[in-house]
Amino acid sequence: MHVDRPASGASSVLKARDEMTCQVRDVLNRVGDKWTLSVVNELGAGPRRFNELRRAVPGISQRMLTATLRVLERDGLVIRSVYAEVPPRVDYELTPLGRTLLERVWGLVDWAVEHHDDIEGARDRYDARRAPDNSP
Amino acid sequence: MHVDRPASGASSVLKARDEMTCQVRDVLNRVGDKWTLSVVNELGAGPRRFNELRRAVPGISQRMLTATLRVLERDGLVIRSVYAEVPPRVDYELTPLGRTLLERVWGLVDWAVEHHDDIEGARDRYDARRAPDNSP
DNA sequence: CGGTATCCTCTCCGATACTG
DNA sequence: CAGTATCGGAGAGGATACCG
Repeated sequence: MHVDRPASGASSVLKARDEMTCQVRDVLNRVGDKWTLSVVNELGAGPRRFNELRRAVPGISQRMLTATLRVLERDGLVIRSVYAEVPPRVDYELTPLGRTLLERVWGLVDWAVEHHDDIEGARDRYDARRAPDNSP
Repeated sequence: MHVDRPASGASSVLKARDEMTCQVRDVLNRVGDKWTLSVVNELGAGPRRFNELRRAVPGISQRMLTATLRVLERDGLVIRSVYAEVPPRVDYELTPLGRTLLERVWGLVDWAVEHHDDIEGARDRYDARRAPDNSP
């Protein structure tokens, strides 16, 4: 499915996009929060155990890894498998739905990589303009 | 430019993706914050004045609209044009760079619309499992 | 190993008031 | 009209301690 883009200001189309804004922001907030992307990205390479993820995502606290995984699981993007072994073993992996999300995220990843220098440059120019100098 | 995807666990490729994670999260945090998407989406339909945007994005405070626009301007995604008229007039519009971002974001928008029901369903099932009932 | 519970801090952001 | 300055509440998230 691909939603119509507003070539003109057709109000019905704009309204439709307004209505989905909340759904979209919902998704973007999920994906845009501090840890989700890193976790999903790591899981993109295959199933991982809890502490494996913890090590793979530097800086994440146990609390936040747990929380992030719970949300992803609740949304049907990640599956949690418990194996009754000793020591206990828990695997997390992306569901098919999670994988389709990952593809879209990679679209953004590519953009970020592609235009990172442009953004840095724009920032430098902006900052240079606002703080003209510190010279005599 | 399109970055290689890890078909196997080739560590150099994975490392490359780790290194870009901060850039990417940078972008996603920008796009995923509370207001950026709505503002960019509105600007996608054409140039807008400050208070025009304010009305078009329900719930945004003056403070946050200003802040959001400043960041977008600093990153080179939005251009701010001041016209010396009475009353003073300021226009905001997407730069070409901003428009390329919008395209990628729409990739995510489509995904959100396409799979919104799946996610809702997953949530309901998850919640039903965790709160088995409230019946006698 | 794989979590939960608690506390406590720090940042985001809304409300409000003022300016050019 | 288009902002800036300041304050205060709420929530995200880190540190720590404890459990199965």
